[in-house]
Amino acid sequence: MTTASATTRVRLLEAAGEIFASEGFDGATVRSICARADANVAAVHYHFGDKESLYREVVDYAFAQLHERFPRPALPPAGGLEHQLRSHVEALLARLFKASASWHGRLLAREMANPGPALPQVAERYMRPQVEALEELLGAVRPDLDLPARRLHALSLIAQCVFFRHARPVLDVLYGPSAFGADELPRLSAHIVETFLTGLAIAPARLESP
Amino acid sequence: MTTASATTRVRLLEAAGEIFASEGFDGATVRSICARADANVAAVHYHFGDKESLYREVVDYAFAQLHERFPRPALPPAGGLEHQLRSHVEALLARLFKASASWHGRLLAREMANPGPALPQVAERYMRPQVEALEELLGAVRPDLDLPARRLHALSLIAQCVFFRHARPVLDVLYGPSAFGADELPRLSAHIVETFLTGLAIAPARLESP
Amino acid sequence: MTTASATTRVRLLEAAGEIFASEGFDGATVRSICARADANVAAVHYHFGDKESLYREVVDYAFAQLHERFPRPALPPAGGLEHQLRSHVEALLARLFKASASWHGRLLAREMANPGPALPQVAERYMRPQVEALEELLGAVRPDLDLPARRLHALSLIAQCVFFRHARPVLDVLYGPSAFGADELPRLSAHIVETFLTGLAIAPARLESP
Amino acid sequence: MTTASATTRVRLLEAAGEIFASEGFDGATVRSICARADANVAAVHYHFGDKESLYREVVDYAFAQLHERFPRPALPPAGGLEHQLRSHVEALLARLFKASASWHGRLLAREMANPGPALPQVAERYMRPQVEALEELLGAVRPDLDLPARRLHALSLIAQCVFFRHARPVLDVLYGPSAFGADELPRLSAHIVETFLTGLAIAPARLESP
DNA sequence: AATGAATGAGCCTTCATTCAT
DNA sequence: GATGAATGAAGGCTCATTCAT
Repeated sequence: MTTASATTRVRLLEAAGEIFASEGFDGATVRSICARADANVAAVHYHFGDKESLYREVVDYAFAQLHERFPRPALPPAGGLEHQLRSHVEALLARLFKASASWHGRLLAREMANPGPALPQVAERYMRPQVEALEELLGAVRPDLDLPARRLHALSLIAQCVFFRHARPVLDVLYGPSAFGADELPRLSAHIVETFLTGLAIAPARLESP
Repeated sequence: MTTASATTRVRLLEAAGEIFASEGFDGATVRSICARADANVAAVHYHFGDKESLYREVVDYAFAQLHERFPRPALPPAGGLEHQLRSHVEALLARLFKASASWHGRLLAREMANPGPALPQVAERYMRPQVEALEELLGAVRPDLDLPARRLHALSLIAQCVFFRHARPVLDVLYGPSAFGADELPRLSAHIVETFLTGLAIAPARLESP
Repeated sequence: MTTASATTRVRLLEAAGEIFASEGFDGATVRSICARADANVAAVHYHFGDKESLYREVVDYAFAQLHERFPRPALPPAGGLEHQLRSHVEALLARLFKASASWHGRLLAREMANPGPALPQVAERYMRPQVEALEELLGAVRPDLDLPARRLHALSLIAQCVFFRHARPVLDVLYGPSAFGADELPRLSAHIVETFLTGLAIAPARLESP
Repeated sequence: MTTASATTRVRLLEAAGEIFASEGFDGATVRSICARADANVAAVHYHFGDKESLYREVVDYAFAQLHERFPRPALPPAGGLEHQLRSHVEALLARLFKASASWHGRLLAREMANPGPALPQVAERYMRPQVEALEELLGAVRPDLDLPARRLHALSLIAQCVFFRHARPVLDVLYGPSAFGADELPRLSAHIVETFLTGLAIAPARLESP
């Protein structure tokens, strides 16, 4: 694989990523991808075999890029478990919103919402690490909870983060684009974390929106 | 409108509903819809104008069917606000799971996850009533919360219910199809409600999975 | 044939006339004709059999209406043959332009330019009377010319009148819409008649555009 | 552009030319064109984009072929202006008849009679040069005429040539196919030229058909 | 390693027509 | 006498794919 071919390959992956992310698998056309990559129509067949293989490779590529660009923050060991949990949740939400600024995040979000050929990859490489990291943290905070209970809590937490990100089209229609946009991220983050910790009986109940 | 014509129209709506739900708007073809409805290709144009109009009418039809088959349960006025809230959440989750057994629910879920031509309909007729009902209930339970806070709580609640339903493809991959299936619904329901109420400082914290 | 059916028939003929005249045979659709006539889609089949039969009947109808609305002017016997010829030519040109204000004239013009199923009718009922009337007049003016020569002259005359009417789209592109429009009709008329008469050695040559 | 591809493109142009000429723009189908060109249905889209672009390119192609096959005759400078005018007219008429033996001429004629997407091309590239050449010649023969007068005479002349060619379907119906066919071309030519010159007061009036 | 040309299947839509009432 | 529903054929166009170079 010479440098020249690798370059074309990467250009195709980048172009396909952006188009798949914005148009979906069906909506994207091989021609538009090749045009954006400044490559021949036959280049996709040549480098990837067919459209679906290209898609799978794009998803792989998206992971690599995503982990490189948005590395999971190294939690400071200090600060206590509660603080670590809080940081983790905030980081999760922040990543979810920021990542969608690039096509990498948008593509994975689309794949998760609309199961396609790359679903297993997304589940294993995107979801499972998230859940397991939270499970572990919860285990340290509340050692009395067994694994199924911890898993439920972890998923509930992810559920809220994911929802406020994925349901934005609907929320925009209902409450306008600025109600739950990226600017409101701190407020969302605080709401989710506080309620969660209270629900776990970690943090004391307190009146919100003081 | 004779009985025969009404039948063809309804056959088309039913067929289109199932195919749109499983294939999506782009994936569905007018031909396959007509074939399933045992009607001519031109029938869609005759009855609905074009594919997109058909889609919008199918969404409308899905609402009508859904409300008819899964009417919102009349809450018993007795039992206290906390009990009402609990019932409401359980009903929401139950409806979400049961409705998705038919294409009606799957279609709305797909439209919500992947915004299409009928997004405004779904937002206004499906989401908003849910949120407002919960907002109202929360207002009775916790009158100290202002509207934005109540709205956040309502959305968080919906988020979890929606997530356990919509993310099932991913969860199936990760934990097997029986882990968070319909059989586990009571467990899910209890988890969500209890944590929620605790988080709201309504119910006392208690150890789960005893 | 009751009054009611006759009315529908006539409404169909009028509607079809206008649409055929502006859209052509292929461009016109049975549906649009029936819509304009405020009749059912099947009405064409019911009253005329099929689209082509309707077209032929519309052409017939156009003749009847045209002769009724634009009767050939009764030439004053007085004034001398030259004057009669001059009047005849002016009337021919005027009719050609004025008739095209209604769909009747436009339809016949279209049929003549673009031979269709009704060509024989147009030839026999529209063209032949024109030619023969001119042949007769020329025979009176120039008895020395035999029939083939008179026919050529008659056709040359008609040629010019027809051209300035039918080639208007092209002339509009070349010289603007006002150069050879209806307002310029007197100038056109004078030009054609004078040159023609001079060419026949009837009128003396003279300098134009004095 | 390999030889093979050029061949397919040209085969499409030729096939489209013949079918457009005989069926018109609406009447022609992409499928029939491709079938005649022995090419795939998608070939039209690949080479020309869509049906209308193909049509425009066919018109361009028709001009090129027409100028190549029927070049405007180089007039002998000798012989006097009257002779030049006479030659020019004869050549115009001859070209009009001969060109229409192939589809190239028929296509342009159809576009002129029935304005379509290529009308501006036809007007500018086909009509205007004809008119201007005649205007120039007339200016030399009759310097006393101003431009509007010369233009009218030029158009009258063209009108007759065009008429005897375009109205042939009607003339065939009225007087049989041999009356004004290609064999009668010399007679037509003589008639038009003589009458025209007499009408311009250039040639002396004389008795025709002696 | 890479490409421009060409393909065949399929899509949505439109139309004139016919059927049952 | 007249209609709304339904039909089958076809049309233009798009797409992922493959072939020959």
